[in-house]
Amino acid sequence: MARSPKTPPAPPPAAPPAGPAAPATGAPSHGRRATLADVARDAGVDVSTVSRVLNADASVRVAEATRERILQAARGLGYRPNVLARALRTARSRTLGMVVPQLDNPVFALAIAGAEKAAWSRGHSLLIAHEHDLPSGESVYENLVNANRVDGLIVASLAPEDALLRGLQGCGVPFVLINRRTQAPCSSVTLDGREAAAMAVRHLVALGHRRIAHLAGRPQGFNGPQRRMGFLQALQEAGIEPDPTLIIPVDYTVQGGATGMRQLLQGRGEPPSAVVVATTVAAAGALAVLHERGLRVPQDMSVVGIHDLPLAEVLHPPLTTVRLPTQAMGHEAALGLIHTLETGSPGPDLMLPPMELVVRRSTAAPSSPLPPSPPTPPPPPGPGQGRTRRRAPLTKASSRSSRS
Amino acid sequence: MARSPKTPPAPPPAAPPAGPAAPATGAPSHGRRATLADVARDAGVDVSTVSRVLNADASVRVAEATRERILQAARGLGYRPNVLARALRTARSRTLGMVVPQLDNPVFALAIAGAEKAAWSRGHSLLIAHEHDLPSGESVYENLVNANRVDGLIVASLAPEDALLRGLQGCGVPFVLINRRTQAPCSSVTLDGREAAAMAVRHLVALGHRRIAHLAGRPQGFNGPQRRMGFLQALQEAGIEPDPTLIIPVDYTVQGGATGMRQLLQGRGEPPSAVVVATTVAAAGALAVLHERGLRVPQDMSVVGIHDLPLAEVLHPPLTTVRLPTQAMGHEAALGLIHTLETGSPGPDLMLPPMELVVRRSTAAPSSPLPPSPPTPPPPPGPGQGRTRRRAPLTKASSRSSRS
DNA sequence: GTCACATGAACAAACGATTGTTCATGGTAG
DNA sequence: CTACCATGAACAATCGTTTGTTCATGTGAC
Repeated sequence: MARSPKTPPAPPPAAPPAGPAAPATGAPSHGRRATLADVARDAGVDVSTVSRVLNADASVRVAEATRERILQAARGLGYRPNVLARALRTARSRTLGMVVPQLDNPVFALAIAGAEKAAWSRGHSLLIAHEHDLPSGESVYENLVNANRVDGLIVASLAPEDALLRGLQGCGVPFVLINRRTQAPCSSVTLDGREAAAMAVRHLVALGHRRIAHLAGRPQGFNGPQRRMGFLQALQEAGIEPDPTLIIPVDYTVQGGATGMRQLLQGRGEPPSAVVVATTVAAAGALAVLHERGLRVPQDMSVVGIHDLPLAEVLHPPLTTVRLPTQAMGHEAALGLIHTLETGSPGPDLMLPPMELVVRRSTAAPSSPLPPSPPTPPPPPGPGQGRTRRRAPLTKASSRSSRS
Repeated sequence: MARSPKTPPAPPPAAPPAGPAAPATGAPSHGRRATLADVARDAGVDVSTVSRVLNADASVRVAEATRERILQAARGLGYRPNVLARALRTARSRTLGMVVPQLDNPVFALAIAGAEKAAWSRGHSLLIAHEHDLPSGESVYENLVNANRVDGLIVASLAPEDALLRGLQGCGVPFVLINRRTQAPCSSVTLDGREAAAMAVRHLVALGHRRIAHLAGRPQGFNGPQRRMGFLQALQEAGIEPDPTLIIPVDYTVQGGATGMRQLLQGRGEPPSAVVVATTVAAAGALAVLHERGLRVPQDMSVVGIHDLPLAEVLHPPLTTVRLPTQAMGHEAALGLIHTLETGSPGPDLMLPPMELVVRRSTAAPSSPLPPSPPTPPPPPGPGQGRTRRRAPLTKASSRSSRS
């Protein structure tokens, strides 16, 4: 089958658009980028045909020879579609917006890393913004969406639920909340803090602890109450009566953890032999106070943190933690959102279980009243205590690079 | 002055495009977003006029009444320009691409935060990607640029210089390197690690230390040698003969710091009384080894880290550090890049000085051989030792939130 | 020898903006 | 009274795609 009779593929006019001829490397690094029209000219066909061939449009019939010519021309010119033009035409940018309250928080950094990976793997990009008010008075969400930049949103926000949902729904694009669930039904991907706290307690109970305290999160948030529930539930499973004076709400900060621990230590009554701290960062503050007071960890008090951040292993002593799939949270949110965009199906509603209990050096059997670990009312065999693994200090695998 | 005689602003045809009439709130959250054409129709003028008015195009004359009508119509419709269309037409996306080797590294997280802020403040967005190879075999840079997504790049990369520069130059857009300088002249924004290391040494010398070690960065990188130079220079200023066996190259990781410290401790000869560690993360590893060996900090060894990360204050003891303007690095890179894009002027070439020495609890006068701090050869008064400030442990201001 | 039809590819209209150019108008100068 | 000009706004092309429609061609059936 010969070439199209219409426009025999004349030698490209003079020289490729601008500058010296494209280097033989294939990608013409110079001058204008090649467009569909360039490919069409080189292949001697219409742009529409090129478009259909390159997009493997099934609904079109094209002669094998023509297809070949087009593919070759595209390769030769190093053609890359202009996503802007495509997005304009199709009204889909293949870009996800991700909004977080703080960029330098390791939890969100990990979630971003996960989402970024998922997005790229599905041919999408991720536009990142941190939650702040714009001079115009509109929210970051609205700005992202109104400017036609993003097809959907992944949102981590600390804003009050009603305002947040109203704002997001007003945007008119699908969205997935992460790290938080709402009263109203709404797509979300969260971490199972209930189970995480329960795993921490079960670990301590297995070591023989009976007086276990909890530095809990904000009562008005999502994760705080969740973890508190798990704490109480595991205590109950073990037949231990919870002591309300041992549950102290703290901020998720170093300072918060420190304040909480001070409060705990000055409480009257028998001091706890172990404590479950709602976050690793707060646990760092708690540890600092314990050192200040000359108390030894784990001999005088065992400490477990929730969220296994790199921080955990450089604390003194290295902190036993429950590892949560933070990166997977971002990953799942992005995959789910893309799925929604492609199929119109409702967004994901996931609560990811803890990955494992990472035993380091901050937990041990209580030293004083109880014998090492003989059958106090043995914890019900039921849910078990999840996967557990003991870590050598400073192993290669667990260290985290931080070039600078 | 009456309205244009041509098309008297007839009542909008039937109803605004789709759905129930736009709610009185101003922003029609329903149906199609308003376009220039919608505004033009409502105002009874041509789209080109609307465009010029809304963009405050100086080269055009428009009657005051018309301008008013247009602005009102735009407000009434909640018009927001479609950035995709604008980018396509103007060939400028007002978007910066930022590429980092790791998203979950606090140094890069801070740089991103700074760049994000700067970009938004100048009406640009930031598209973030981490450095990884695409299935197509092209680099992330090329992908970002070729798809016409970004006008310029901010790049933090560990790749070899020649390949990196070749790749970037091939992209054909302006770029700024951060956290690294190159042999070849090239726009960059870096941190002055030389001065930072020198400040650390001066602090130790002022405390009376004479045998000072250095856990240095990779000899083949940029920051490692830089900091090593500063270390040697400050030693020389103080009239101290450097001991090569006290300079040990380490990885910028917890593990690296630990290994380096072990090596340092098993060295023959008089042990150092203080050490300057090239990064805070490596310092964390070094501290852990000191604990392991039963050495006390700062009594047996003073430790200073470079880069003041949140991590520094939760270490045991809280780590004295030199604070570097990491966030400013991202900020300056973005501002500089935007300036380049707008004016065509060459990109920034900045080396940002350290902000301050943050004295915490990991440094003190040497306990054994020397008297507390009386005039050993006093450090030359010259450059001084920079701003210095002593931190109370766990102050509110210095704690870092980590909600989760 | 037509007619219908499948095939392969061109035509053309969007998408929503920007921007160079043209055109009608009314006032003023000659 | 005509010519000219400044003014104010419309016209129209364009950016690079996608996608619905139309068109030319050659083949097979009748």
